[in-house]
Amino acid sequence: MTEIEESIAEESPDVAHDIPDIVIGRLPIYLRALMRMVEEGDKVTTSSQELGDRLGVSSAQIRKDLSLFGDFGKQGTGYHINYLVQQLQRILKLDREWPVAMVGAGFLGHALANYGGFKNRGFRVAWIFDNDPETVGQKIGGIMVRHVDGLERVLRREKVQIAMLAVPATAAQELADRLVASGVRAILTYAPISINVPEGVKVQYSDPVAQLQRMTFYLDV
Amino acid sequence: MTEIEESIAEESPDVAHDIPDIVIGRLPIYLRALMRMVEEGDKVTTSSQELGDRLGVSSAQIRKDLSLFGDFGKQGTGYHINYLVQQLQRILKLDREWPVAMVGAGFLGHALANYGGFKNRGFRVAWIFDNDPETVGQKIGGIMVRHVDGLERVLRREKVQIAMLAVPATAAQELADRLVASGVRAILTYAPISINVPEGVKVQYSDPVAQLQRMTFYLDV
DNA sequence: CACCAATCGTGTAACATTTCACAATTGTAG
DNA sequence: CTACAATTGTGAAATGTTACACGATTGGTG
Ligand SMILES: NC(=O)c1ccc[n+]([C@@H]2O[C@H](COP(=O)([O-])OP(=O)(O)OC[C@H]3O[C@@H](n4cnc5c(N)ncnc54)[C@H](O)[C@@H]3O)[C@@H](O)[C@H]2O)c1
Ligand SMILES: NC(=O)c1ccc[n+]([C@@H]2O[C@H](COP(=O)([O-])OP(=O)(O)OC[C@H]3O[C@@H](n4cnc5c(N)ncnc54)[C@H](O)[C@@H]3O)[C@@H](O)[C@H]2O)c1
Repeated sequence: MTEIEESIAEESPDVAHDIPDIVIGRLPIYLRALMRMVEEGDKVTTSSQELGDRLGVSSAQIRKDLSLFGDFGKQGTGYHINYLVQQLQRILKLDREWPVAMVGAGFLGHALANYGGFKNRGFRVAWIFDNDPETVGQKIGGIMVRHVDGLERVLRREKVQIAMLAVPATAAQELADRLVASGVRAILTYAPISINVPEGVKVQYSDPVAQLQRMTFYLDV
Repeated sequence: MTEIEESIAEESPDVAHDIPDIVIGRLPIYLRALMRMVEEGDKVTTSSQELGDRLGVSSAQIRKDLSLFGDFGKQGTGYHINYLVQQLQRILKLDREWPVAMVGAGFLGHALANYGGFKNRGFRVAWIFDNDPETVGQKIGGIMVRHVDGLERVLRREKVQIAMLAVPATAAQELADRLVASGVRAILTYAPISINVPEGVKVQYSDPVAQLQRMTFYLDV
């Protein structure tokens, strides 16, 4: 009975946090497709079947995933698109705008800082840091590039929780450490190297070469 | 007995293709870490334990993954780094240089075309296509941007199997169709939209926003 | 040359995820 | 008001993945 108590013990106010991470990873994909449906504007509801066909996943998977968070659909009708978008945004905590810090203002940093795709999807690049004297002081996408020396001070003051890392591989671990020490809890890194972070900090990787390498296995000759 | 014959029927000359895709996805990560060890140059061998510690995966997982392809290690000693790099490159068909076509020469296309990280990891951006008259004819990273009208002709002639797609979401599906029709079998796309391709064509997605959205779930407040 | 620490490869058990399949519900058309 | 087609949510079965744990082998040390 002690065991039962323990297993009940830790859960968030909203929904239990024993949701498989693999499910969480699919929700943004569902959300992306649903928002596109909203844009298309040609219908009010959709079904797990229709959504699954678009995304290449089974309708059962979509229903099961969503059912972990609540009963969002209606038998015979399906899901109300706007309502489901809202619910997914709430679940993923996207019903607000997260300020993001960008470290590294090279080629990639420039492209990302100018990228219009963050808006309306829950994020805003709010600070950019670099250590190159030539780059510091410039404006990119309307944001002044600050010297990386001030990183800790700014991030701690502003309580920044999310950062993107676009520095050379050699600098990535050190900067990840500094980000974590400054309170960052989620890092999206583009450096082609695995970084180590303490428990409780999330890391996502974006390495186009690794992604290509994952596909060549299946090619002939 | 017919069933047994059938199950034996399809396998590649080298290694059976019933390797889980999730394993294939980890091999580039192993390879990346091993190549870094080569660069560091401070040792000749490594162990599944050491590699696992670096990457945050269990040593057993690494051993099991590798054992699907052969016996590459030696008890008591571990794995010879250079040899394992070679074997992974062979398995992933990276013991050659794959020419890659890039479609879309905007902000992101520029960053990617100038990116030095493809070299030595098995790829070379060899063609760039765009439909903007201002952009066509320019050189990016030493490569002339061609008009997208010539895409089919060039890709078919050169037997290009891999492409990167960096065009607006609205154009992505149409261009994916054209790539597939031109013989491309592997697509890395940056457009924030799911694309549909026929059986046998691999797609990898890179959507930084989706990656960030996958992490906010775990943040507080 | 005997011992030992290090380490692999792997069968099996444990755990995780997906698929199946169906009762229940809904809205619509006759 | 009834019949029916569409569709959900979900328990159970099937499938897939990871972790455990150990025999076997290696190279080094005394
Ligand atoms: N360019 C691409 O298309 C691309 C694609 C995928 C991954 N990447 C990776 O992303 C990272 C950045 O790529 P890039 O092409 O923008 O490189 P880049 O050299 O153009 O930019 C790197 C930037 O980081 C800055 N920097 C270096 N050390 C720093 C430090 N200690 N503190 C703060 N800033 C520092 C540099 O001043 C520079 O502005 C690299 O790891 C690269 O491998 C790049
Ligand atoms: N910029 C970023 O950091 C970033 C990051 C992630 C994803 N993305 C995505 O990558 C894609 C490209 O982003 P971008 O910032 O480079 O946009 P961009 O507008 O700068 O570039 C798009 C390019 O595609 C070309 N194009 C448009 N239609 C075309 C067609 N039919 N045929 C050939 N070329 C065509 C345009 O001429 C332009 O050069 C977008 O889908 C964007 O959402 C961009």
